[in-house]
Amino acid sequence: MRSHYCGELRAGLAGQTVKLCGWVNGLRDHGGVIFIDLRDREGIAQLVCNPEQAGVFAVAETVRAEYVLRAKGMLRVRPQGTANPQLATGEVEVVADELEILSAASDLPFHHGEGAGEELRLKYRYLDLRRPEMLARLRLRHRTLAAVRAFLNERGFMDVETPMLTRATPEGARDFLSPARNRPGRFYALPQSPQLFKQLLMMSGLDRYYQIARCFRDEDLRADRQPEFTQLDVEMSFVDEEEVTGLMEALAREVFAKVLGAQLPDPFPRMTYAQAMLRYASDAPDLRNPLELVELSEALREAQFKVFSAPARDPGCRVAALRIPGAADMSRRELDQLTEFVQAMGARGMAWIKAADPSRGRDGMRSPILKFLADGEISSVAERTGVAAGDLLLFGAGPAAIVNRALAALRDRLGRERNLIAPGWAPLWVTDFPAFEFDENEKRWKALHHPFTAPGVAAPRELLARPGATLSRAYDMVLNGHEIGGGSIRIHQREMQSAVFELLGLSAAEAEEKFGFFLRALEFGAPPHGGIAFGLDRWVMLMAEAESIREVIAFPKTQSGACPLTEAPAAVNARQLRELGIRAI
RNA sequence: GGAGUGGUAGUUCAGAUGGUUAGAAUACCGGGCUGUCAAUCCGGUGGUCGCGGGUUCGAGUCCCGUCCACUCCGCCA
Repeated sequence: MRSHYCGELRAGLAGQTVKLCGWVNGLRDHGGVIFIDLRDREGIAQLVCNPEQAGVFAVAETVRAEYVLRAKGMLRVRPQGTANPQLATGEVEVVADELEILSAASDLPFHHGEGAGEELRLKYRYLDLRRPEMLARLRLRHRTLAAVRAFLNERGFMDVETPMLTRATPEGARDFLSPARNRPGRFYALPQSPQLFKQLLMMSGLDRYYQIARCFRDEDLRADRQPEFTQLDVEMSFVDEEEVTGLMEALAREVFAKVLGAQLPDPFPRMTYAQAMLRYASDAPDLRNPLELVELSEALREAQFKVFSAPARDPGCRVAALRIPGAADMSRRELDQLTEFVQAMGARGMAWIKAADPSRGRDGMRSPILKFLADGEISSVAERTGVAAGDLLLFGAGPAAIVNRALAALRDRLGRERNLIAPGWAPLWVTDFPAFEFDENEKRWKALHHPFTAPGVAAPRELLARPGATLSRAYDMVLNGHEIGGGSIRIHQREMQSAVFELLGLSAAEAEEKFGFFLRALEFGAPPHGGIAFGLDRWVMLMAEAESIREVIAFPKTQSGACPLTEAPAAVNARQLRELGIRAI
């Protein structure tokens, strides 16, 4: 049916008879000659339809945008002066001697280049994906996955599939459930990740496993979060942190080099969780952004100003500042907008100081809060922040979680708005996470990573004695401010695993009921092992420089979890429910 | 669950302060045109202003509610 892709035609092929198939990208009807731009996966070719070929011309006159055509004709170099340098095939054209409409197209809901809204694009995703920009994104994704597979295959990793119908887990995100027809009242859960299965594969002696696995979490969506997403899941036996992170950053370097021709640093910088929170108020800092926080709790402990001194003395709180170079000319209106911005994130307010000439101390600055601060405190703040003439200082004071949230958001926003973000790639490892966090609402300990992460202590007794002080053997890979992967060395001893369950508030009976199969597996010879899981959608989104992961997923869901194309989720009929033994309430 | 932004021809958008017949571009339809590639020229069709209620002599515009989309917070072991 076809001899070439449209996009392959070049002057070197001139003189050949070619057969093309594709979609009508556009057409120009001059009355006496009709040009048709025919598009396929590889590009666009120009068909020339002359009235001398009466049959061809008659068909061409009826053709409309996005019709599917088959054409045959002689490929020739275009007449002098009519080449189109903007087209890869612009030096040549096909003089059609056969033209057939394989499929007509109705008027389109939107046209290429019109910049349709996202909801419409999703409803007619097959039209959206015809656009070269979208096709290029899918191709980038394919090449990334191919490069990942090649790297891991070469290094002895085995691709193993794990179940999509499995059991719900008590910890973690909300599960998607699927009723079990054969066991009325029971449910499968779709996997949040293949975590337990890949650990079981290590106990099976697989040694090195990977899988490009679909995962499901029923939580609210974000620009970089979908209810179903794709993980690159990796697990290795007889390894420590250095071996896993070393190999995985080599993987990232190879993929970026192969797919983008980009060079990532060797080795990646490393930062502890404590450092990341102190300097960037985030466990996934964007190191392209030069702004850094300055901790001021120590400097302001004795201040008369209670807004600062009270949190400065409270261990669960912090006082910190962000120095914005050259921003002292920011208007009152802009500062008010920033204040509203942090208030939306729970902050009480946002103190600021504009520095005209810091060398003159109090007299060289402007701020509503200066009158509450002693000269020594002002100079201490100036010294610690390194504030210079023309700079603006923004303060956060209060519960650490809120201050961190607000200052991290300010840092991101101002970095972007003031064009401070350096171009390029800034990967890093964040390590030494706390293993557990006390949840004040539920009054219980929660695993920061997951309950199978090995704590950095040798004995269960040490863990139970000081859970809040225990670090985990976890590591996150961060790229340009996004967590793109996270993993850990796992627990491979039953006693430690039981101790973690106990700490998390699972009784021995509950642990047996929910995880008995896994605890048993730990009793029959479990190798030390560890691994990592990457969010491939995020990875590709960053590589594609796209604004959301929806742009690199063929058929994504909207923020409410709906698919505008299929209109899923949809109602089911009463019979289906009856068979499954369930009823909608 | 919360905060914000948006919803007006098929599409992308404009419609200060409430005022008569809601506009533009593009698409679409008809016609002209033999070298275009955002073809071009002439003419034409096209609107429950997201939905429901309210205020008003009068609502695309103001108020209340609601739905949808997007961004963010919570949530995401």
